[in-house]
Amino acid sequence: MTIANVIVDVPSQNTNRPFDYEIPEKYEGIVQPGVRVIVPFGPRKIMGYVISLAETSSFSSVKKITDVLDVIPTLTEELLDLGMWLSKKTLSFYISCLQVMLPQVMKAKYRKELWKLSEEPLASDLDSVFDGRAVIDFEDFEQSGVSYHVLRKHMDEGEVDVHYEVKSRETKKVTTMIEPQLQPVELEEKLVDISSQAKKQRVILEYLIEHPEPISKKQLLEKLATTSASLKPLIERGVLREYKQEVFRDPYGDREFERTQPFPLTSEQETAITPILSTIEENQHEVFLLHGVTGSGKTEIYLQSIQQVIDKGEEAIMLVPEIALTPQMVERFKGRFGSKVAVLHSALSAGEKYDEWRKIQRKEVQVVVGARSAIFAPFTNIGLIIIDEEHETSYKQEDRTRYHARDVAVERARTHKCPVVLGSATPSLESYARAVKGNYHLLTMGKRMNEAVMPEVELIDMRDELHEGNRSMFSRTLKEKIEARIARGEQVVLFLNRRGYSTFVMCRDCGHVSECPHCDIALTYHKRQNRLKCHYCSHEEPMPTECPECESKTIRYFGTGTQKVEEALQELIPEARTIRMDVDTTRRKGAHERLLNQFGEGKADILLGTQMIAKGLDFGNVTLVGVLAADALLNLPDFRASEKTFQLLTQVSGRAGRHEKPGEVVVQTYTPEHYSIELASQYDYEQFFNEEMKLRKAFRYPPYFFLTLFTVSHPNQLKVQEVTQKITMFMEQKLSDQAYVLGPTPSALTRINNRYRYQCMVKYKKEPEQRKFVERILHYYEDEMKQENGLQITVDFQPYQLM
DNA sequence: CTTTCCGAAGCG
DNA sequence: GCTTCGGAAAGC
Repeated sequence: MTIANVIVDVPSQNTNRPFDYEIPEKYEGIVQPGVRVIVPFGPRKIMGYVISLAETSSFSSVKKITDVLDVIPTLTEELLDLGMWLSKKTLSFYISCLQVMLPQVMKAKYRKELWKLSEEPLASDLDSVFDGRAVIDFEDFEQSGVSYHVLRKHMDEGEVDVHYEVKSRETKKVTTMIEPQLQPVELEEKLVDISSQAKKQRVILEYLIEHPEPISKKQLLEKLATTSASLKPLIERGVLREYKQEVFRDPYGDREFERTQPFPLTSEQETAITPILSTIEENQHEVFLLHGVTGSGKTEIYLQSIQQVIDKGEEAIMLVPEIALTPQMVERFKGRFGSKVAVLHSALSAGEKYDEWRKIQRKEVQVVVGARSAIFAPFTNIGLIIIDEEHETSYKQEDRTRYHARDVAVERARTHKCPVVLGSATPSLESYARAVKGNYHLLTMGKRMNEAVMPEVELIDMRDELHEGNRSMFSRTLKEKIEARIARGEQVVLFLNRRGYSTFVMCRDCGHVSECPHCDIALTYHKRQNRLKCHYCSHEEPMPTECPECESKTIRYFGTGTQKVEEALQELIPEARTIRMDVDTTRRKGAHERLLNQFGEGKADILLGTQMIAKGLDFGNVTLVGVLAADALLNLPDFRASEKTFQLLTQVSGRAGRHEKPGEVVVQTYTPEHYSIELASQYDYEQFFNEEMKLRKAFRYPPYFFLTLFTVSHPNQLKVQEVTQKITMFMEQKLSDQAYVLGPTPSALTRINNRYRYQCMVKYKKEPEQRKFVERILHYYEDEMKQENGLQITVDFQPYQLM
């Protein structure tokens, strides 16, 4: 008897271990590690992952596997191990770690139904709930008000039964195909039989004699301008055959990509790529940090390294931040590697994501380009992992399984004995510090390609503007420069850092600010619907016409949103044509691409946007970049604020003067003397690194210290304080005196959805037993956390989001 | 004595 | 996570 050890789809402490099941004879050989199965679990049926096989079980009785979902294992042995590693690293349940590696649609859906077994009407109110149907949703019963007691009686009588269904959400797209059943010569003979009235049938046959290969029904009918009515008799007479075939949704299927050839490398690129290529060749594990200024040609290095991996018959993973996964980027990869590339990002539909994933699984592609979760691509022979813009915070997952894609990349590369390339113009302090220490191999590219120089940056002190009576959000310099570009037919990119700024509503008379009744945060004004919304819960309300406090009519919205900037711009420079890019204008599928194309075609003078325009744009005609409020980020309660500001300013400046025409950057700020703004304007990463490291050391932050962040939440503020206090004291007592335990402190967002939030932060250098203590805390509060609306404690090792 | 409620145990 | 079990409290 063979036994399968199964991890069941139940994320809880008690089930965070394998359960044994017997493999029925008919599934022998098919059930192997990584295969998804359906198993009985108590009275239910649920999905599970086979993680290993065994000869025997130590349990006296085991149940049989009900069903097998895969022929090819969904998870490779490597990914099963990686899941275990992840589970230990993040203190998450093993099942959650396995699920996080797969496309959403592969998660099971469960349904509970009530089946009526007898033909006779039931002698109770339950009969009317069935209303003639044989199967109803269990929910229908629960809402009907019929008591469980009655249900029980019917079940004991054998008249009804509760049924559990496990449904897969995977949908395979199928298309109807048409194919001749006969040889072309025989088809010619059939032509004679066709009545002279059936002209369309004749056309179809003639076409298929010319093209005897299978064709999709839809295409055939479109091509010959006919309907299935004329196809039907041919199929009925056995001349043609109709069948269903699975098709892969290809999000880029209808697009042609111009194939590109490798560019000759500059000597600087040559120096950088050589060690990467040799580690690929020698199957060595090493982490490279590729520090290259914007426009130095990092992408070409990626492309040529990947080419080497493909030539060797191995596979490559390339991660890009979600926001940088622009059509331009995809185009470069598709252009070089054609159909060898799968693309995974959030703009794809669930079905498209699943199909791209299956292309990887079926070994139809050798390269995957994708956002964070693409690091789990089910390749078996990885030769290279690249993380572009490695400093981006979107590589850190901030909920449930809190992993950092960089750590996963290094772990996978270690098992596959291959290099990792971390690329950035502004590396994270963590990575650069490791490179300086020699843990990572530093590669530097300081020059832009084509002899282009970085654009000149001019800092404008907005305080001076204010003193001189300019109260608008545009400095005089910026206004003049924009006008000059428009006159010359050149283009402008305006960047507004919306984070830290939002449009809130305030009464001018009494200063009352509209706040969310469930969260301690000001409501944001949405002009389109003329409503106020909370960004942390679903609360919304109409825009008040008078102040709820003092009934004054002078209640107005304040702050700077892209919409407001657009209006102000309209007023200031009426002749400017503006395209606005923000969450509102890019929500619809493909809107992002369409707006960029319009701008690229010169249909507007100004591209105004948030974060999303900071990356990847490459338009030759852009000669001016304006940053409206450079310090917006600096005021956030986040020790990385300076780092983020420096990175963003550098990033944005890189958008100007990428080709022949020289570029210029205007940065408006209230704190031009701040080192991150000043050094960004001089493109001096090294100096910034040194300055920032001093502060990190003084305040005991990464990369000098590691962080662990506990966030406790509960509807009762006293309870939260008390629990956080206890956790703080416990950690203080258990950890060495080299660790600093801070707390309890109210979180920056003290109340979300009527739950108070407090935190405790641990700064440490080396605490090998820390995880054990954290586990003990979580175990201690296990019961209180199970209750609905009960205590919630999250632990984030190496947090990025401190709010 | 019966019904309902609730927390805890167990799921192979 | 969901179900069932069993004891305790509430209802008749």
